[in-house]
Amino acid sequence: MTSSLEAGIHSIAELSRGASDLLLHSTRQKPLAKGQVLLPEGQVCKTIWYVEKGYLRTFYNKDGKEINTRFSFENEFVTDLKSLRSGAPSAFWIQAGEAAVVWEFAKETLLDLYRQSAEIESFGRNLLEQMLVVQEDHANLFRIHSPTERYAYVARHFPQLLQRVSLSQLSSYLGMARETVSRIRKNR
Amino acid sequence: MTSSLEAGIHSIAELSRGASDLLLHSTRQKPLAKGQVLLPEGQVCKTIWYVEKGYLRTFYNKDGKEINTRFSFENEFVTDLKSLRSGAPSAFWIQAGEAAVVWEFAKETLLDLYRQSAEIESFGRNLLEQMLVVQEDHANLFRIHSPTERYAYVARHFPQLLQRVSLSQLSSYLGMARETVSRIRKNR
DNA sequence: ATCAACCTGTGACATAAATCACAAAATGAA
DNA sequence: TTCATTTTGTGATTTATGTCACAGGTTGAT
Repeated sequence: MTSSLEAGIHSIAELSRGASDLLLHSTRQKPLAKGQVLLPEGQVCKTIWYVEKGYLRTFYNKDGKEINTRFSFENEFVTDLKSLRSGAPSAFWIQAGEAAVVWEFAKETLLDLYRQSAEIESFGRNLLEQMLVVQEDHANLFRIHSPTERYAYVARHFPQLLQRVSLSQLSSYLGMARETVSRIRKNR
Repeated sequence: MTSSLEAGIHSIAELSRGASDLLLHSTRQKPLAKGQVLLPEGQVCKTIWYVEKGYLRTFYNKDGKEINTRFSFENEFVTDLKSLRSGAPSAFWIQAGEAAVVWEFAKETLLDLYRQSAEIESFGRNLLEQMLVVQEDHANLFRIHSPTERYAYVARHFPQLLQRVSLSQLSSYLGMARETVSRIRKNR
């Protein structure tokens, strides 16, 4: 029972045995083939996923091109918070970038648990705060740095991203042309 | 008692009279002179502010230049969430951009209230979610749009920003040179 | 093993925005 | 009102990055 998920939950908030069990029993594991879609654009997001293995790719379509906004690797939680919260159709796709295993948390189930357990509501709050910080960092990545600096930043702070994600996919994530990434990579 | 603050709180979450009063009594009003600093870089952020009048400017120092990351106008909540949450020194300054009136919520007081009232914890969660969405939108502004497009986006969605914030301050917010903003402005 | 489909590297060229320099306009203090 | 200070506008020039075009490489299916 010392699962990756349990560790992931405890990295967000300290929970009592009881609260922890409530959460663990509200979720189920789901294996994913590479390319399998968890959330298509236009669908209302009703789930939070925890990545146990592989990675998920979040992207949207701009003029027919896929723009990646996030890669979620092992032990990360991911959702489309805006859609989840507002009930509006999602502007994003979420898809497995590799063969993957995720745990699914249904929004409605979580809301029920919040009502049952203050501890779990506190967990929910911590999870959101953490997502906020991740997002803030990523916003600043674009605000602060030029394309070349962004590559260096990611190489320094998220090296596995460069190893597991293809150059083309990376380029839209970094907000620059494929060719520019290729040239930056050459000069190192 | 139908204060701006009360309306601001209710725009985040529906609260019972009791919970609402608890929150309202945990805060105090603070008038600010133009330029007055609420949070200096390096200090741990322990407060969430609600802007009743005027606006607050959030910025950091990059190589001696001030880079604005946010302008918070009437009826908005603002803090440095990363510092608030982690207790790490803030990388940002928060300062009054005009003569202003704010309401201060001390972190410790809020945490006490969370323990006392599930409703207020729920309010806290909603507030964070809303901050997350605002941040996500702003991240996308940089990811999706070129400098020229960013100006157009802000003109369309946050017109008061162009009216109340000086061109120089705006330029760092939009991530472009002062001269570029001036030229864009000419061509409209 | 072969072949098609996709991914990556690289040159030539175009272009938006940055930088530099300075003039004009606006603001604010005495 | 006047003068100093700050902000904004604008031309000339430079530079980073994008776009286009195409040649190798890689990968995966049959």
